[in-house]
Amino acid sequence: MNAAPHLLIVDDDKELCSLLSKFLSRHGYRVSIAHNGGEMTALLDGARINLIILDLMLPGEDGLVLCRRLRATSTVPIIMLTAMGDEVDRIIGLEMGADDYLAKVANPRELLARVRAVLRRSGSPDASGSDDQKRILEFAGWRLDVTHRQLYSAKNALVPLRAGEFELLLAFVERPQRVLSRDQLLDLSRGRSANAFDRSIDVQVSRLRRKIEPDPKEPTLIKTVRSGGYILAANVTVVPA
Amino acid sequence: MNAAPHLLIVDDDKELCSLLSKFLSRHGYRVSIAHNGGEMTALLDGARINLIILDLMLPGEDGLVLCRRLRATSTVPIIMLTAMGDEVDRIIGLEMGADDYLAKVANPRELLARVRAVLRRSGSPDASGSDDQKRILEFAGWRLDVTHRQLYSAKNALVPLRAGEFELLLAFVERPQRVLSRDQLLDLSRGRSANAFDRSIDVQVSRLRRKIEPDPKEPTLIKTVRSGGYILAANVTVVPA
DNA sequence: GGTTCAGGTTACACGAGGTTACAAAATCAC
DNA sequence: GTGATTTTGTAACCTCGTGTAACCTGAACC
Repeated sequence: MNAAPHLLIVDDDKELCSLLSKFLSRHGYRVSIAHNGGEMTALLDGARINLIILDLMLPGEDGLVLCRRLRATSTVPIIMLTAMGDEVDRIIGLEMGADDYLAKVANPRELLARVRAVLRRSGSPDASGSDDQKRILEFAGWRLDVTHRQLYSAKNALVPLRAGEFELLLAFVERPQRVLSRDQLLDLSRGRSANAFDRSIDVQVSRLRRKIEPDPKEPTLIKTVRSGGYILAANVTVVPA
Repeated sequence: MNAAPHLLIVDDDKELCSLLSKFLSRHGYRVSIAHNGGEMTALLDGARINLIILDLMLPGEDGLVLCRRLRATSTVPIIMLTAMGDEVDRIIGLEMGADDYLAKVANPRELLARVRAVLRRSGSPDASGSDDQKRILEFAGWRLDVTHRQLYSAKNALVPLRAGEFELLLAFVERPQRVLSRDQLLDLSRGRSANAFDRSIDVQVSRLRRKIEPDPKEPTLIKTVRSGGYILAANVTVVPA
């Protein structure tokens, strides 16, 4: 059972990479290294990365560009590294979607603290690692098999879900009893942000309700919070396979 | 509508508080101020706070202590302020559960960026989720199932509540036997503040009374406090699931 | 007793959300 | 690749929850 979070360091300074890698490994993390945007993309493609430590200054593509591109398709937490004191970049970095920001010369212990902090608050409570093998989430009699992306009713019947419906339901089930805005749901299920007058989440919720609500006219699971978003009104329990 | 996030600044330096408050208000946030731990607790109790900006150095109880105590019961995002360069405290602060950390002398624009970043990441504006355990609240024979957002009468009949009615009732039930001003109720149930001559809470109370009062003409549960607000005149007990 | 002011209640309008149909995009078969 | 099929987003229409305004009631104060 490999539950250690998987970090990805993106920096062209090989010495720094190896230093950080050793330090973080020693504290129980799995660490991969990329020296440029291409390597980063390849690694992200092939592994489930829990957090990215991204250098602002990179040969070829800039870290800011990479950060924005990442945010377009993913919600992986990002900590940015940069030369000390560059305040403008710092602000831009945070606004571009980085989760934290750190001066490069900082104490590695501080990096460790930030990694822990960001992982802890990065969505799912399982900050200690994402064993998304053998994960089945149960709520209101329904069972959502995350590994096989399948939904079973209380009577054990397989209810076919579209990819989009599955992602949306997963977003709810991983954050039960929390009001989720359309924007958040869009980000969580599609990895994109809403344009003005975006109603796609409403339509998807409607489609999902038709499949899982006993009476779609009177929703009991996915409730509407007017001018707020939606909320999953159910307890979710994790069933190890 | 006014759904601006509600920030709470905790700092004993009154001048700094007023400065930050003005700055943040100008950028569209609602801001409350506490000068010590006691005031902080009181404000958290009476309003729905979306983010706390917490000074590390406070008279009486230390910011770190407050931070840890907060984290024990709540997931409100916290940004810590402290004197520059105190690296050890910084690490401790992050490990104690703060979401970000900022030197006090920093540019207000940077604080703004961090506030935005943390709010965006912090998920729902429903930061009031302090209670993970008390999922069913009982009062005067009524049972309010917080998880499923449903209300049951003494005879176990399901009484349908609108989203707004549920939020309002929840605000009362979580603060029984306390006078709550219209402004507080608006903040707690809608997350917004009142404009002049706002009567929407009165109307909502009227609607709620019609559903839960034996005789809406002679309210016994939600009583009016003239020129004060309303008060839930009932004992509330927590029923563990 | 009259005046004033706070709160209760009702009617109504507005806008958020539900839903359907269809177009665009993605996927699949060949 | 092309065309068929499935899936998802957009636009339109309708429904209904909620806030506003208006009017009414009753308490407080003179």
